[in-house]
Amino acid sequence: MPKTVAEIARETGFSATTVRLIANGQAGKYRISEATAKIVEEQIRRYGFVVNHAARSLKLKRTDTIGLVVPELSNAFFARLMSGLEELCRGSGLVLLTSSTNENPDLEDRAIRSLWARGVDGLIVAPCRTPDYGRLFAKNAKMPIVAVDRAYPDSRYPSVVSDNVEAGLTLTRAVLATGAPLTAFFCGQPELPTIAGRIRGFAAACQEAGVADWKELILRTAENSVGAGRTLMGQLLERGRPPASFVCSSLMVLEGATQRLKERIGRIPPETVMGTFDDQESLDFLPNRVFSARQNERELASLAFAQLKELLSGRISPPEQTIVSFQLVRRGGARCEPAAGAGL
Amino acid sequence: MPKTVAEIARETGFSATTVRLIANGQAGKYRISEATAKIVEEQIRRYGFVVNHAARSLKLKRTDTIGLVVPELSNAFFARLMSGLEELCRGSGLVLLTSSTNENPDLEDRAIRSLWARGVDGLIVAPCRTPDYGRLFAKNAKMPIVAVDRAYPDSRYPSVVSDNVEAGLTLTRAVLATGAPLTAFFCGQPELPTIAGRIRGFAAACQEAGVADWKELILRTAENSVGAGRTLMGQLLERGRPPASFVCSSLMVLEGATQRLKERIGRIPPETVMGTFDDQESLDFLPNRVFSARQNERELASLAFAQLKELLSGRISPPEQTIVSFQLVRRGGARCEPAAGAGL
DNA sequence: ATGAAAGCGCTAACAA
DNA sequence: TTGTTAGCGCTTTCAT
Repeated sequence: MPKTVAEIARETGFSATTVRLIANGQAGKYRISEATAKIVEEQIRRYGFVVNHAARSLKLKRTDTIGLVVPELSNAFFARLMSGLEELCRGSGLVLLTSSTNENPDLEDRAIRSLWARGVDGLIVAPCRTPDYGRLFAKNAKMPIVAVDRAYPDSRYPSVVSDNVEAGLTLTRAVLATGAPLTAFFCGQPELPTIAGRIRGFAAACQEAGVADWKELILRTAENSVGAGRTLMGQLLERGRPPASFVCSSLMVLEGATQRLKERIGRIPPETVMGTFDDQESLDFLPNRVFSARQNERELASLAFAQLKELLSGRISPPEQTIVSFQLVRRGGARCEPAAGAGL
Repeated sequence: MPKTVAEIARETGFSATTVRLIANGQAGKYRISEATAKIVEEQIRRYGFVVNHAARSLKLKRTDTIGLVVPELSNAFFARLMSGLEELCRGSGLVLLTSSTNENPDLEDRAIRSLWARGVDGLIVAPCRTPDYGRLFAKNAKMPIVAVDRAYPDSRYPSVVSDNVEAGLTLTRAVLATGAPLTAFFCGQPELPTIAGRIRGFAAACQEAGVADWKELILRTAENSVGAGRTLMGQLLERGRPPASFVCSSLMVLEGATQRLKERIGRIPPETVMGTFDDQESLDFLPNRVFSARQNERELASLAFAQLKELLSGRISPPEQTIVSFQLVRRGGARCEPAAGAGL
């Protein structure tokens, strides 16, 4: 069964170039005669033909492949991001190689090296620390890289991130507007740029509402996990009564916080108002008033992808930060209102 | 900056063969002299060296790459499965190419063709219909394939799946054991082998408990989605009062079902007992007694990976079905008990 | 213990 | 309009 252009060429009696031109759909462009094209196309249709990507890459020094590096694939946010990127790649004839780093800088380095060694044409990375990957590549290699989700202050790569400050502001405002006294902001991994932004937004909303003690409201813990949420709620409960309202830096933290509430006081008081980053249908399980800030993963994916294609195309674009807005969602409540999203 | 073996060879004065042997760590095996090895290794350490995978693949007709094809990457189950596989690949020097099909057979075919054209050495697929991919490849190509999650009855590929029947049985038993009258089993995509298995388990548990009308309890809908859950709960509520207990074929269906309950009767009655497939921390948001059946994605990943490596190694292994047990988890409740998982 | 050379399948520059 | 050719960087076989 013919597979290579050489074989098809031999069988049709034409040369490899002619066959290749036709196979790649450039017959018109190079004015291959109708008759020739017909013969070759028929042969291809009957026996099939797939370009050998390895050979192609070897020649072109390009793999039509891009790499995605994320901290945690089983995190819904990154899964959706990847899903979006995968679709975009498919539309452009690219394939996506994905690695996860488990928030570990060493693993991140290794993943990036490995992807580089595999010859990916470019990289989209959600870095777990200020990214600086130059040393990972050969000296004069220049790998197009765009950062997503996390814009570290002095990063040298263009980045595409959500508007965490604005989201923190809007979310906190919504919680404050219920009139319930604000009791705490539970933060996991406060050193991440995303979380730092959310904290700034929280602070701004508090100041604007005249919440004097907002600094004391922020409880931090190194990890972002369910356990972290439990710990933080535990700390709060030791200081006094259950919170009238609180905000969480992530869904996992909220899950932990509510678990602890149940353990300590037997239930989640239904009048407690909650705010959280990361939206999920299951927030509707709660009878409480819940506000959640939902990121637009599709938008992040397409902007990051566009940015990378820009770099790939060779046009030099200066490190640039692109910002995508969140959506505020109202969840929970005694009855479900149609998820009323208000763009920011 | 030297990168290719040829360059290093030229710079050290040795031949490409010698350099390659040393670079690949086969110096001892081929008794390269200590001195030579030292010189070459030093050169490599200083200037770095990465094999060119494209060239290597071209020569070896092997890419050290495997493909994963799943219906939906943003589904937590598949995201975790992928995460596990990615880690296993990393440990074996492979890379994983992932595509999603959106439950669309055409996209599935395209994804598989594309992965094949990219030269993946093998494929792990969660098929969206009885898989038969022979026609997608060149006539005499033989692509190692293992199916995961979904074992279609007359599939010709080895498969690794969860024990859906047993899980349906155990989950339904747990719900029945609470004493609450069982009102419905909401099923999305009942034609999937996974769901069919869950239904069989449900039926068995009902029969063993003397539930005579179990056939009428099963409400089906083509889709597996939040909307499907809403529809099904809507149907049930039209027939009568809110359910004392019900089981859902997936988390999304449960989410939809509870949403509809809230809309119709203003709240989720806390005494309702629920059973669901797919476990998630957020089930603890519910004050209800909730049982969930959790799949072991890591186990599925490692068994599928092992099976594929078996095929890759050339040993012929007959189509075989490997079964992984679920874990029954107790969630929700007035207070959170330590997630008491009972293996099946 | 080390080297030379062929060839994997493709592309691009040039030739006819 | 079509054909010829030279590599891309690696592995492998055979020579030395």
